[in-house]
Amino acid sequence: MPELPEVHTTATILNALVRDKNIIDAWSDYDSPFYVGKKNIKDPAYFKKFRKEIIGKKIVRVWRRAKNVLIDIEGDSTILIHMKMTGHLLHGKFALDAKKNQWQAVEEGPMKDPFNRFIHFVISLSDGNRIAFSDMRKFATVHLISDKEALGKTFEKLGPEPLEDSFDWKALKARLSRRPNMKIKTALMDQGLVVGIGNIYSDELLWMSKVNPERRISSISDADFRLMTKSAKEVLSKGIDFGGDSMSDYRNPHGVPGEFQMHHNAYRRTGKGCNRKSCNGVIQRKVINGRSAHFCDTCQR
DNA sequence: GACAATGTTACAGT
DNA sequence: CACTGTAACATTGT
Repeated sequence: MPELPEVHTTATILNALVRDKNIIDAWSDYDSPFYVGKKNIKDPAYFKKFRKEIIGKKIVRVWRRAKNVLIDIEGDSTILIHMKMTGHLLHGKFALDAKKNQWQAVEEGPMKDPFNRFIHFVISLSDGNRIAFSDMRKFATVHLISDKEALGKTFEKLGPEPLEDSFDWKALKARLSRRPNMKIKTALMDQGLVVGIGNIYSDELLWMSKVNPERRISSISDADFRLMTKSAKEVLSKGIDFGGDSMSDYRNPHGVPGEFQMHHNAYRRTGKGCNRKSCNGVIQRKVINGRSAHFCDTCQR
């Protein structure tokens, strides 16, 4: 679920559904999906502690920072969820099939979508609804952060939020200039420089700005920084307006796909004509720093 | 079977 | 130490 608009959509919808509800139980089929700091060091006891800590607490609010969903609960604790590539949070009525040890949506409709069936973590609420976390690839992480200081520490290395009013082209230039030799696409996706932008929205904002993804930061003009800042805000806002991008498995908390994938100009349009009027270019795909970049071979310089 | 997949990070190399 | 690039994580869909 991935980038800012999808995480934002999830947090906004979920907040309205679960705010002030009480947590009565928690379940997971992993030995531990809960990473404890370092990669590959998983603590099998962590979920037991986690479960004990959150049961009986009220949800204060659900919000977003960078690509994280945060569930604030009573007593200064926060459940921090990072969806990585394929995680998404669902809300509704689910029942556990004890034989298969698998959760299934109770009601017919969008929740029966195949992409909603990889449920590995469930929070049960006092109103009979549950928050169900579906993660096809099992990359996602969940932590319980005990206080605001610890939460601050978790976020200290993150860059600024691109949709904040204070984020202007000078802020973008100042942040990205810390990595003068990086390719622009790679830098835009670096959460330490600016948050929320991933592979889809970086392709789209670069197309809108007519900037080639392989340009080095040090070669980029002020005019291009202005364009990229405006494009980032526009593209991310449009992503939110369309309820996120569901080209792959993203679904909102109701189990319903977003529609931004119907408005791509670059991402996964390989071989198709450039959508820009008066441009006869063709969208190319090229692997840049391990990620596939899509861009017009004619108007993106 | 081969390949690609919205993200992050440990590690290797310069 | 600072910066940059690559591999790996686990699994599924095409």
